[in-house]
Amino acid sequence: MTTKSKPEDTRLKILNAAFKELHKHGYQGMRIDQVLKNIDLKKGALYYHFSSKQELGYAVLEEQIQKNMYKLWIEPLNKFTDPLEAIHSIFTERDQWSNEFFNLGCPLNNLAQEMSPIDEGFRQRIEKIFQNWQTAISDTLKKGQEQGIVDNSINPDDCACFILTSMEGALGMTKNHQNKEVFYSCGRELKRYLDTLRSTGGNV
Amino acid sequence: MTTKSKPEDTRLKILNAAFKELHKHGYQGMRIDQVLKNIDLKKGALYYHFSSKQELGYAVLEEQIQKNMYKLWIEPLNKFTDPLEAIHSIFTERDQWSNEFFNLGCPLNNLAQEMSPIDEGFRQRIEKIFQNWQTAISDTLKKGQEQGIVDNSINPDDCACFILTSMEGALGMTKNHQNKEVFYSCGRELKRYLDTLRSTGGNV
DNA sequence: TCATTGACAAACCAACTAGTCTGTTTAAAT
DNA sequence: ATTTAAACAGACTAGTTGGTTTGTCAATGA
Repeated sequence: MTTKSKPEDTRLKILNAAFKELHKHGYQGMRIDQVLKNIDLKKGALYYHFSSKQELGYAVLEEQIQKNMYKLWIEPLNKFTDPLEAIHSIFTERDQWSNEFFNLGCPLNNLAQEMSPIDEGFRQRIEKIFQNWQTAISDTLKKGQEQGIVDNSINPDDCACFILTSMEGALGMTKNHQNKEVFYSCGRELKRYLDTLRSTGGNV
Repeated sequence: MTTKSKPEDTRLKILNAAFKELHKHGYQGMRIDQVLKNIDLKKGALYYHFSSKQELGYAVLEEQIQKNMYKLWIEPLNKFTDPLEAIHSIFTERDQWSNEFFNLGCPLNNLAQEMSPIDEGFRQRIEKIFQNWQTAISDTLKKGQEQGIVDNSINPDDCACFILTSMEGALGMTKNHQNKEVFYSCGRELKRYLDTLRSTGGNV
């Protein structure tokens, strides 16, 4: 009766539904049955596309979360001429973010905190994504150094690591307090830090 | 045959064992059976002292994690005359920390990230502890303002929030990378931020 | 000395959970 | 038109999970 959809559609539907459940309940708390219930599919469909819950989890991480990451955190870095302003804009231009991001936290970091100690496969995949992110920030800072905007004495990698962890920490606290203002407050204080990276005098 | 231990001993044994499992696997991943197996007790013992897994979780939070918090994060703040040095010492004097803290992360933040969106009881209890911590840092900064060490123009509450989130973020990234150096690196960068809080000229 | 009770052990249970197995339907190929 | 295989549905299962019930034994008080 109902026409069958293309396999790629079904696979994507499952990934999207799994992402939502995983975002809210974590990987261990995510229930296969609940995911399927939300999109009105049965076990047969899921286990035709994925061999196990773990493989589904890895797929959500690599095909949903990672993609999301690039769009929300990395691409915006190139929209500004001033690299420090670009980094700070992450905190100021977040009106288009969904409330779920504040209430449920960063999907990548959630998974990192939950799975890093108990699943090496998750941990390594997440570590790579974090490192890509850190590199993107670091490159932005290096570009700033070449432009004479960022001080040459600072270590871009260390700074990028700190900026990244501060953002994740801020999102985590926002989730616990269920209050966006926590995030914006942290953004204002991060600005103070970013200003210390600014080149003071003449550049080499 | 075997002499019965005092009730308080048993209760504490359960709390300690539950804390360990919760620290590694999270609340949802913590298995009652495994906790009891580790200390060679049976269901009857646990459900005599606690009415449910949730109540056990709340007890671990309030009697183990909270206590740990004060000892590791709040008490050290009073051991220094310079408040900014006191805050930074959290990062520098961590040799006595167990490796579990780096590998498994901050128990309080772990629980916050996992349970905040799905259990209001956990969320509120955790929020209070975080607020106490933030207040302790804020008070340290205020004391620094009175001493003329910390600039009067800064907002102690905002700064405390940022410091707290940065620490938690740093610990989270350390856990994912399984490398202490990440934490120390973030500590060095936080120092740059802390220096911006230092009073520049004469104090009022 | 004996009844009572605190502090558990042992066995049990219903609900759940990831995963499997066997169809069945639809679209494409021949 | 018939075969074939992709793309599922539906029913089932073994193992797990938090929680319960009943029994037991030592300490305690009368």
